[in-house]
Amino acid sequence: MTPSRSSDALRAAQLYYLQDLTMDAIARELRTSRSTVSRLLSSARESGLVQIQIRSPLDTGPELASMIRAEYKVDVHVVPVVDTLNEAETLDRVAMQAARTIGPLVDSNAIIGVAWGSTLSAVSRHLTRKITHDSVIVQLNGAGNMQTTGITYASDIMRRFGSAYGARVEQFPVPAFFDHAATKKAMWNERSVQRILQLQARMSIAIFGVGSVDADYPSHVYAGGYLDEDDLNVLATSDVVGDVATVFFRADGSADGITLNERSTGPDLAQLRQVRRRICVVSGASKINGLRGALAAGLATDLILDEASARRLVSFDGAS
Amino acid sequence: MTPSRSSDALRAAQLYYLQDLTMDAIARELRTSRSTVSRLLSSARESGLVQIQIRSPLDTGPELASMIRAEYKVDVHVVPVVDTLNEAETLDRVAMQAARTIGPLVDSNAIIGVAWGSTLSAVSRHLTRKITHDSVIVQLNGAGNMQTTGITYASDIMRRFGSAYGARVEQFPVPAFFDHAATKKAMWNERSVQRILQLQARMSIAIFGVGSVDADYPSHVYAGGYLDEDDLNVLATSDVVGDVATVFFRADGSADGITLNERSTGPDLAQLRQVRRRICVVSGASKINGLRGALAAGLATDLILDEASARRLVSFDGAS
DNA sequence: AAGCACTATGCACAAACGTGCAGAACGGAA
DNA sequence: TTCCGTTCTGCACGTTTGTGCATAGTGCTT
Repeated sequence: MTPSRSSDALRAAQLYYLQDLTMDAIARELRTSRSTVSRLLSSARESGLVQIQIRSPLDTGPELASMIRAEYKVDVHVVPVVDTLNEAETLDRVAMQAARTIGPLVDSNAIIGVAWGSTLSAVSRHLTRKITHDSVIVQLNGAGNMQTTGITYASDIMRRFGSAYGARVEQFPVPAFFDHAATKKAMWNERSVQRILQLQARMSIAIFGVGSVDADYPSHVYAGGYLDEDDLNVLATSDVVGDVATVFFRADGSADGITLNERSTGPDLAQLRQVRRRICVVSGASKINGLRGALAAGLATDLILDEASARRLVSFDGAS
Repeated sequence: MTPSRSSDALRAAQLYYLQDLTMDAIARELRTSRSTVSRLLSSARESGLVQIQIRSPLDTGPELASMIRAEYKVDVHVVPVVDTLNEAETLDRVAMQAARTIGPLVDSNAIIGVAWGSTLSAVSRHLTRKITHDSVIVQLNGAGNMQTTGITYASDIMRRFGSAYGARVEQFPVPAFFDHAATKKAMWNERSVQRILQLQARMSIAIFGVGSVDADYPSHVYAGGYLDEDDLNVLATSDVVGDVATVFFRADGSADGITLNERSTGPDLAQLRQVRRRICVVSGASKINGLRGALAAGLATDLILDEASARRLVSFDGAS
């Protein structure tokens, strides 16, 4: 983009959003055509020059949101969706709103931890650009599995975050689960791994979805070849309800004694809770049990979820 | 506004600004007409539910802005205006942009000091609503003069600020200048005055214009019957260049020994400099000398001014 | 219950806006 | 310089949005 083009965009944005001129008037002022102004403005929006955000009145909001807020002590954003939408469309809507809600929270010098999965993938596709300096995107958990290194899928997500915020991307090149806890211990002492772990320890924002063991169609983790028969059996017969970044927990939010976690590569729950801003994105009512566990564990400070899930979350018999 | 209407507005705003639906689609979703949605959205914007802000890239911005930023160490917002506009139209544009720039800075529990004058009056007319709690608007300096109590003019400004931000308004019912410094001393010990002074001491934001002694058509202070012949003569023969909230200063920003200030009711410069955020709004190139003085005195952390003034500010021979 | 004042709604029209397309302008490479 | 590929621009069209006006709804008074 030529030097004067972006300054034209700034000028147009000021005139349009701050002074309420029409594009026509702006065109005359910039000696160009109205269509160019239209394009300048959309580039100003896309590049994050113009930030539009919605501050829902925290107290007086729709009851659904305030009930969740009161019960779970999280900052909740209920995404309105019509019930005629299917799962995929809902996810898309939730992801779009999540992406735009996250935008304003990202700042310079941020260290942003990002998990991976279908939810995060959808979110990453809708991020709006925002110029920041010296920000880092760090992968929360490994993505390799028995069939593939899982690199492309997870790294696409990371890359999109990185380019939206002009941030350095730090991948975590380990499998999602080690076969042996001992290998993990060993690797965790490697300096290359240590670098990532130390970044994770300094995260200012973490963004993740949840997996739910009993989801109608299960998440990547449960179906993607990351776990073998035995592991899945253990999960099924234990009282694990879900996971965040491949770290498992029970309905009450506890995780002690879940052996699988000793082989998992995500940050343990205590560490995750250290992060100042922890954004959980959920779409699809079938994740409700996993979500309940995550909330019980206090994993999220911000929750973005679709309306249907929000409704089930507050209904007491939602545990079906 | 009925309870469900504002929640409809929130919903519409989310669908429109965060999910990119058309108003038509939103209308179907809310089972209402498209025109109602249009109106819901504009009420959402007006009520501050939707916040649009422009983050000008601090480093790479147009040189004009960055030169001022570098030279005077203030956060500067140059308001683009066509040069065919007259003073009044320019003021209006600057005021509109100032009002919208200030909006996002106002927060709950803020104590906002507001001066008065034609600039502030214009700004007050363009404020966008924003819901805050327990904010206070406090008047920076008295407004009475020899002819009138000056109450209505200044208090209209205050009232508009108050209602835009849902804030309590604290007027300062004293003349702009006392006739005798001794009277001021006495009044300053009154408890009613003390209350205001203590609020001022705790200000988190101050908003003011500048007066310039040599302005083409002089500000309220110099023309409105606030000062008598003698005072004006003293000003003319001294090296005073301008004032902020009826407190005068010289080109180098100094104010010591200016006797008029002992009778003036505005906060002294040292006190003003204590305020975290000090927003100076300037429209009209003839205020340039006053502005230079104010900047030399370090009175502003944020400067909003029109393009022509910005240009004169950086040109070395602007002192004409 | 009727009357009244005020607000909200939908319609219809005009204004404002986004975008595919064809041509112009630009920036190398030969 | 000419050529070619790429990007930018303005036009024209269809879509989307704002708004005056007549009507319907709502709440308060008598």
